[in-house]
Amino acid sequence: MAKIKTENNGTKKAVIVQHAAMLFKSKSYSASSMRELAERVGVEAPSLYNHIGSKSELLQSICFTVGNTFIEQIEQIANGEHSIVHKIETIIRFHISMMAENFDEIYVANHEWKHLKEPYLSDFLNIRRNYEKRLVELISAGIENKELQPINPYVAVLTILSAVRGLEFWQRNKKNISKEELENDMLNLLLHGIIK
Amino acid sequence: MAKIKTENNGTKKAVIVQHAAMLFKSKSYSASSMRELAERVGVEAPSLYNHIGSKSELLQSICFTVGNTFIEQIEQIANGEHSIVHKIETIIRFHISMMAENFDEIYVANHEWKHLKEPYLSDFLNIRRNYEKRLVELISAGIENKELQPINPYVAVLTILSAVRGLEFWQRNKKNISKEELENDMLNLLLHGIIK
DNA sequence: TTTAAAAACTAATTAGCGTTAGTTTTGCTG
DNA sequence: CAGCAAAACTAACGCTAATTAGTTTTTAAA
Repeated sequence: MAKIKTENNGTKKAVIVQHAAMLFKSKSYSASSMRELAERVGVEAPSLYNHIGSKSELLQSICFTVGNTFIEQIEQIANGEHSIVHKIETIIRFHISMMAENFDEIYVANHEWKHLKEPYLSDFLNIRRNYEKRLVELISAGIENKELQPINPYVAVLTILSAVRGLEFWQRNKKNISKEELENDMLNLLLHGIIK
Repeated sequence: MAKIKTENNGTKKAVIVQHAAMLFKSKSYSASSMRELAERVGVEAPSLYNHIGSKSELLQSICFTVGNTFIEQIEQIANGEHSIVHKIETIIRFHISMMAENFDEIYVANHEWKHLKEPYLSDFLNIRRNYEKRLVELISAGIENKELQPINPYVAVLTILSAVRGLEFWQRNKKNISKEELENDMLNLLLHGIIK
């Protein structure tokens, strides 16, 4: 039997991945060294290789965990029985929650995916395109049934995704504004605009 | 006398900075090597040092050129005589134009600034905070005089800046949508919302 | 055509990287 | 407590990075 488990709640590999996400976020993937990662984990660099295959495998773990989480979620929401506007609202709220609770991984998936190696790079881009496509379909359906304004649905998706991604800046100023106020104000702005 | 000028329109240093922006954008700063930059410029790596001081000086040039351009522009717009809504519209249109015409430099300034060394890192962050502060003031004034909805002005700035930054994704799909349509639809969404 | 600076080149230095090999320690199981 | 695998360690390899030193070539004005 193995004794790979660690104090908290997962395998040692999970601990390493979590530290990798924090490190990659603060220094970027290329500027992060396995030696510094090891130091943060509390071992020497070569010891990491008892648990992981390579540096780039760490990036893969992070990017695909995030990507698959969002794909699963949008499928569940899109198949629901609510109005389009309600579905979009639910998706935006989900993004904001993920940003609050899994900031490191999401930041890394958003910023460092280009350092993935093939075929993982292509796979990841496919996941992302797939997610955007589902969102475009949702918006298009909303325009067709007159729930939404007749704007280019791709522009709408681009704007919404960029706005929620921008919450990474909020993460640095958390103190000044609560998650609830942020969520409500951003939803209000995206749904109803800034003009009175 | 010197013969530093090159065929196009500037110093050889300007040519190197331009190539650096393209390289840093596609590979990230840390993963870009001076050897590859030299190859793109058409010389051997050590020859670059006849024109520039260091790799990080290239990043500084890019980031501060972009930062100062935006600061100058917002000062000019904010001091104008138009309504708040018109000023905000002008600023958003300026962002979109800059994104279309100086994509490489803006992308690098947005994504790679964290590799700046002190004191340049602090200086750059000050420029950015300053820009955001001016925008918050503008939005606050618009809320006060009832032109705008009473939402948290910081959230509004965050959302607007993130939305225009997201235009980098449009850059990859330029063919499918014109700059004019994009500009009008995004403005419409941010000003009036997505709901009919 | 001479001359001197600008800008290219080759070669080398120093430092850090991811990773592997080989060995020792740790800690659970029987 | 004996045995054994998991997981730590030290040492080192092969490579690539930014940059410097020293030298040669190019360029253009006098």
